[in-house]
This record gives sequence, structure tokens and C-alpha cells, in this order.
Amino acid sequence: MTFAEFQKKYYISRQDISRKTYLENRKTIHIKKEATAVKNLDIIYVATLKIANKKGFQSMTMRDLSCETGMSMGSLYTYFTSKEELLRTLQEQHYSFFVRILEECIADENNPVAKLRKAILTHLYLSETMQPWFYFSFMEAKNLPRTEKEKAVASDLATEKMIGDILVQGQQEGFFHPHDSQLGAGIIQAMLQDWYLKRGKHARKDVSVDQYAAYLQKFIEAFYLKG
Amino acid sequence: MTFAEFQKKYYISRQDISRKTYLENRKTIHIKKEATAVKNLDIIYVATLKIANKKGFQSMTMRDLSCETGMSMGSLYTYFTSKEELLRTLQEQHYSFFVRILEECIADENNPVAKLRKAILTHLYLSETMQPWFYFSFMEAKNLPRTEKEKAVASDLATEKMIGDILVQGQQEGFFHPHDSQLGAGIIQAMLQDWYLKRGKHARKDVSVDQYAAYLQKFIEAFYLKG
DNA sequence: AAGAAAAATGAACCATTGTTCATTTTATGA
DNA sequence: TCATAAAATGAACAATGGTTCATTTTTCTT
Repeated sequence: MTFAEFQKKYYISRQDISRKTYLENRKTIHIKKEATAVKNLDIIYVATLKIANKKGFQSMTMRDLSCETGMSMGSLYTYFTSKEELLRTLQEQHYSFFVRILEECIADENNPVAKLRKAILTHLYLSETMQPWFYFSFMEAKNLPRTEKEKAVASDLATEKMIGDILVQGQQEGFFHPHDSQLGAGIIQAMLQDWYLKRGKHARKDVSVDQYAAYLQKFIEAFYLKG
Repeated sequence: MTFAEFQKKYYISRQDISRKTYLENRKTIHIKKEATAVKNLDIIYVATLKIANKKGFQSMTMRDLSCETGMSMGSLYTYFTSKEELLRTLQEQHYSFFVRILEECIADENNPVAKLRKAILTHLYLSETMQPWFYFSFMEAKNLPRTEKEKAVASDLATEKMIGDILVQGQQEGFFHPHDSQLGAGIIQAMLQDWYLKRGKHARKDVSVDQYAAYLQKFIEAFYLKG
């Protein structure tokens, strides 16, 4: 699967994240019409990620957000009860979207070599699709409220464990060299993170996600794959 | 060279960073006795990195810093003129320390295989020695004042270029496979960054910097080294 | 088109936080 | 031991920024 194919298959507009936000927070969002709420929630999310990724969420003022979204202060507060609640909801909704797609993608492969390839590819494609949130999630992790912070840490470990498990399986079945799978998983994860943390650099070098994925693949397989 | 040997050879107490800060900022630091200034600057730097790495520099209040250092608000302001100036000085002084040691360490190797090993090892050892600052520098890069931000970006690119140059040299001299050296340098850098960005995780796994270095070495050489 | 419901507005409020400075405490040296 | 310089103090000030709500504007319905 190429990135173009991935986008076609898993394309879900950003608005679907806003829609779920609205449906799950009807009590606190004082807007009656779904269309209005979804449209504005999307604007707020995009603006928040844009500003926060430039100057940090703490440094982003509600006036900044008001300016960027074109909405008044009071209007913003009909969509969430506080700045912290905005952070919480944004994180929660994007995270649950990420988990859903990831689980949908993986698990149909069985051969460890193919499984590793699929896992790496899916992660890269997802982080490409949702780059602003991946970056945000990494950089703001320490500022997240408790529950969301724990989810972020758990998600990080889950990703690492997923890769580690594939490495272990590959070793047991004789496909991979018997290297330390924990260290290996950590390093592979670091390579995956580099893609969304250094997006600007990769863009400047004109490296596509497919080129990056192919290079990673070769790099990793040179060390692990037997024969 | 092991990490223990590196520490012995390049050990410079943190106070040397404070001392240089004092000597270069005598006009703004309203303290007459060097010993007093150096001691307190060190306390301030350590506390700042500690708090900022936990909650972010913007979220750190001067009252937090006063509490952590045990110094009064007024006292803090005899060591720098503003919170931003503290950030600037801290970054500038640590960065110049880092560059000095890095340049001292590298450049005596000529064979590209040895050179790559030395570069990786030195970077890991330095980031181990100055972990709080490395982490800080990565996470706060976007909040740094203009000059310091540019230095941080330049430093990042310089590290990548250094690695890339070694890869190119190795390819030209026939030691390395002809892989894309730019992509390779970026990925190696990502592996190096993982060491100081995920310090807690590595500590929990009881991985020493020497173990990590050895693993990286093998990983990278499996892909690049011929034969 | 008019009335009612929904949505948006932004000035005002107040807690927080960077910064200062008149005063107190500590260190120095004769 | 006392006088003076050095250093530290923390309450007070001013600006910033999150939050609210009485009012206005827009949208919908009949």
C-alpha cells in the first residue's frame, strides 16, 4: 500500500473528529445545531494546533485563539468550559481517532516480516495524515492533564511493545537475528518519531513519506533480517 | 573510550558554566563576590532546568523558581534582568559549553569507520552528561529568543551534517554502501536524540549509555559497513 | 415580515505573575 | 566591636490573560 492508497482507504475528514467531539459533549457545548458546532470545533482544533505548535500551548492565549479562529472570546467559551478542557478534549478526541485507525490497519498480517513492514508503514502514514497532532502530543505531553498524560505515555509504550512483540516473534520463528528486542523496538520508534518531529526538515529535503518508509525498511531489515 | 573514561577526561563541574556566565555578565549581575555569584547561578540553572523540564519554561513562574532555589524574588533579579534573559543566558552558556567539548573530542580520527564511531559515542556521552539541558534545548527550542533559536537550529543541522559528511567520505573511500547519506544522517541523529529524550524509559530498563552506544553501533554498521 | 430562538459579541472582572525597590539582614575589615 | 558595603528580602505595583454575562446580531420558523 502506498500513502496515496492509504489516504483513499482511511480518509476521514478532520470534521469527523469534531463531530464526535460534539456528540460526546452535548451537555457542555451550548450550541444546538450540529453543523454549526462541527464547523467551529474544527476551526478551533486547527487553530489550536497551529498556534500551540508554534509557541506552545501554555503560551497560546485565548486572545490568540480568538484572533486565529475569527471567533470572539465569548463564542469560544460556548464550545468548552476552560482552556484546560479544550486541551483535554482535543487530545482525547485525536488520540481515540488514532487508536481506532491503527487497530483497523494492523492485525491482519501474520508473518513477522510482513507484520513489521505493515506496522512501520501504518505508523508513518498515520503520523503523516495527522502530523500537527502527533507533534503536539509529543511536545505537550508533560502539560497534559493527568488522565490524558497517562494515555499518552501508555500509547507510547504500546507502540513500542507492538514493535517489540513482532521482533520477538520474528526471532522465535527464525526470521530475525537474536538481537535485544527491547532496545530494537525503542530505536525503531525513534525513527518513526523523527518523521513527524522533523517534518519541516524532511519537507525541505523533498523526502516523501514513501521514500522515508522504504529507507527505514531497508535500514531495519539490514540489522534484523537473516540471510 | 568508555563513559567512565570520558567523564574523567572531560569532567568539568557545572560550576564552570556558572563561572563563565558570571564573568561574561558582570555588568548586569549586581553581585560583587565571584564565589557567591557562581554558587547561586549554579543553583538557579539547576532549578530552572528541573522545573522547566517538568512543566515547561513558560509555565514555570518566578515564584516556582524562588521556591525551588530557596532564594527570594528580589534576589533572583540580581542575577538576571528578566525571565527571558535567564532563558537566553542559560541556553547560550550551555550551548557554548557543548560546542567546545564536541570540537575538542572529534577531529582526531581520520578513518571514516572510526570517525563515525567516535562521533556517535561523543554525542551520546555529552548528552548523557548534560541530559537536562539537551532535553530542555529540544523541548523549548520554539520558545527561545531569536538568536538562541537560530543557534539551536544551526546546531541541529551541524550535527546532521557532521554525520552526513562522514557517511559520504565512507562511501567515497569504499567502506560504506552507497545509501542516501542525508536520510541516513537524519536517522542516526534521531537515534542519538532518543537517548536524551527518553531518558526515563532507558533508566527503567537499566540500559547504560555504553550498552546503548554498542547497540547503535551494530545497528548502523549492519546497514552501512561493507563486508 | 415579525417574533422567537440561537449564536456571537467584547468590555469588564479578577487571579496570576513578572518586576521593582525601600528596607532588613549578613558579611567584611579595621 | 562597630561602621560600611554587600546581599537578601518580600510586599507592592502593573500588566497579562482566563473567564463571564448583559447585550446585540443572526438565523430560523411560520
